[in-house]
Amino acid sequence: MPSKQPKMKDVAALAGVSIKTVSRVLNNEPHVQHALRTRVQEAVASLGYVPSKSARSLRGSRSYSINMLCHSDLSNYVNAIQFGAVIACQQRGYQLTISLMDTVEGKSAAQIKDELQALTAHSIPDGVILVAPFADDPHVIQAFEELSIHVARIGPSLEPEGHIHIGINERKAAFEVTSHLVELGHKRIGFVRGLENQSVTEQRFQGYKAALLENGLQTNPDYVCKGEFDFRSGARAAEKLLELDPPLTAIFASNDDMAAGVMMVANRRGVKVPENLSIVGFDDSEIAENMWPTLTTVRQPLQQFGEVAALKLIETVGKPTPQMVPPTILKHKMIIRESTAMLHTSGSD
Amino acid sequence: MPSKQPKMKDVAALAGVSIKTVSRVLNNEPHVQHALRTRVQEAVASLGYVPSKSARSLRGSRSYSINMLCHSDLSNYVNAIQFGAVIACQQRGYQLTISLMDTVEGKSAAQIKDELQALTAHSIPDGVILVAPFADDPHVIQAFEELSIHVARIGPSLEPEGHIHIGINERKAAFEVTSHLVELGHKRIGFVRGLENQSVTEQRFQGYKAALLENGLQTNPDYVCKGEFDFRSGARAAEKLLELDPPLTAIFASNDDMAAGVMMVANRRGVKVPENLSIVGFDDSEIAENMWPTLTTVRQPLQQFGEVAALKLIETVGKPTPQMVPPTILKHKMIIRESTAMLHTSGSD
DNA sequence: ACAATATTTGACACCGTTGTCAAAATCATA
DNA sequence: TATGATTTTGACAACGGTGTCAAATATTGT
Repeated sequence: MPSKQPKMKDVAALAGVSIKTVSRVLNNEPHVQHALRTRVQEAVASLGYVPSKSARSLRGSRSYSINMLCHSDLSNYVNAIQFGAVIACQQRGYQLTISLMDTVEGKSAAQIKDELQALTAHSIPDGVILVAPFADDPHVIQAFEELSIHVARIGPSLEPEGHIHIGINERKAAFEVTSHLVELGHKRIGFVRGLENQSVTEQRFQGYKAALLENGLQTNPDYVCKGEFDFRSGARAAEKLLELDPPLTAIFASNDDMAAGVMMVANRRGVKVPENLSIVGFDDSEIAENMWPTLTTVRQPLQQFGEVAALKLIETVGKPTPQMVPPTILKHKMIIRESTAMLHTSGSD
Repeated sequence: MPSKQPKMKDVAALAGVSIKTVSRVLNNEPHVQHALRTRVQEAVASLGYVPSKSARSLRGSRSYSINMLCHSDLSNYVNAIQFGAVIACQQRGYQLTISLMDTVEGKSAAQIKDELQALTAHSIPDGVILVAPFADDPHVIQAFEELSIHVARIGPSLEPEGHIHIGINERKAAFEVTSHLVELGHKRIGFVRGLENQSVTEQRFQGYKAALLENGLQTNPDYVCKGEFDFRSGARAAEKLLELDPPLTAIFASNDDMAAGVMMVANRRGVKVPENLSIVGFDDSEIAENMWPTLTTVRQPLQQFGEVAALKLIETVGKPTPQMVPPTILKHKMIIRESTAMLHTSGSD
């Protein structure tokens, strides 16, 4: 016979106080004597009482839920962020909900707003986590602003903006990993770009260019290929890049999935990695260790992105429209594995 | 100036009916004249009214949310199911929430129940979707039963059970893919098992054994390796299996990730796939196409699993404790790609 | 045409919390 | 000690819907 879910009433009765006092204790409100507070907390614990989210959000101004807006492309990038977000939410008594939206391409600002409103109307979240490809979409951000729903954007930016945003210094990370290749003696270094609607694409490219420039190397447009952040486009890019003559000695693919594509093509063509070709990726997703040779890459603290995003949103609940706020820049880390090696100084290169 | 969220009151006023009538229309209750029903629906549409989840679930008996219980191991298996679940939920005006629980190993039934109760107490979902590794855990299932929360289990079973469950005929699928290898002339076929706490592991193994038996082949214990459903364990298994003499000509890894590990080791050892070794996986996850050669495998309708699970749960809301119900068996499909080929009849094998 | 019945509709209480506000208790000051 | 200021506490309404039940209306049978 399972005992019924206790209500606030029951806690109040047990502690010998009014319902409202229990509410005060639960919400960490001031104006409660220390002794009473303790008594209430004991009662709560002994009954295993948990307040009802529905009642709270109906009456109060918060919903105790954070929403993560996802695109239909599943990826372990998003997956890892979501994981961090759930953890943070769970710790704070929040719920993480998932919503899906098709790509925004070709939709008007009004249309986007309507869609997002419909998605959130029945249960307005206390905040929304935006990841690629929405994190860079001004319409989406603006829509939530108009709906006065707080937003945490996961994506690159070093400037203060009107909402929470979290990322790493993409440009610097790309700079470092490119420099690593240069230090290994590489001079003809290819680059595979990502999706053009995501600002990381340009940022990583800037880092690549800057590192070359710094070392007195030219950026050769022939060395740069488009890509779409997936395995296939990485493979396609490699097909082109490995045709070049004189041959490239290294390729920087701007994420791991594409790097895996490059690696596959290299293997298939008999180009030895890392002896004849060094490859680096970006993200340090699971796949980086699950290929052979294992992939040198840049680790992004994806899970932490999700955690911080959720936490900051929860902290901001009830606060007025967010002012200009500096981005939270987390630490990245270059992970050197087997796919990069010192260039064979074969001849006069 | 954004117009306020309309309330039921507003709809009622516009349609010239009572609040209760609006409620009736919204919940598809009987006893509303057709004319009125239409008028209300028009009013709802014109105001863009969406009922509040909090209010509904506070007063009513459903929460309009489905929870998916996940383990901390991210995988695209779970990811794909989640995707399907979100779609189904979104269509029906439901929310999908995500919860995380550590592994249940070594926890008592009571402890598990407490944890799950704490997880769901503040917002009791109308149903929970259980995937590996919880889908096969009797304690978890029992806990939800005691909490009278409906459960949809995604995992293999051909027998009626006391809750919704969805899967493919794992044994048959494994049988088919093994038979495919046999038809290609293979006789020495290795097998890599999965995690032992998931019942698919045994089911797939049974299918493998049955196919061998059917074709008059012996199951050789030396050909069978343990595995953990991840790349690394697949690689480890391959290291052992490829040592055998006479050498195996085919390996069936019981999921794609492990197959990828096998493939990597084969590549590294210079064993040509499929010329000298055929490899098959299971799942048809993204990685199956992202390796070289591409992987022959069995496609599971993962997204559909999620969709069906969510839908069935939503349909069952309010119904009494679920009776014995037959499993929903969805269609699998063998996907033949490049990693399998006719055995070279080199000599007298 | 009228009673008996079935159908449609609405008034109102209620779900479990939080916000408002006034009462009670405590403290500081004269 | 009386008075005012301050802190602590609780009574009560309210959030936005749904469930109950009785009233109003339509339908049927005689």
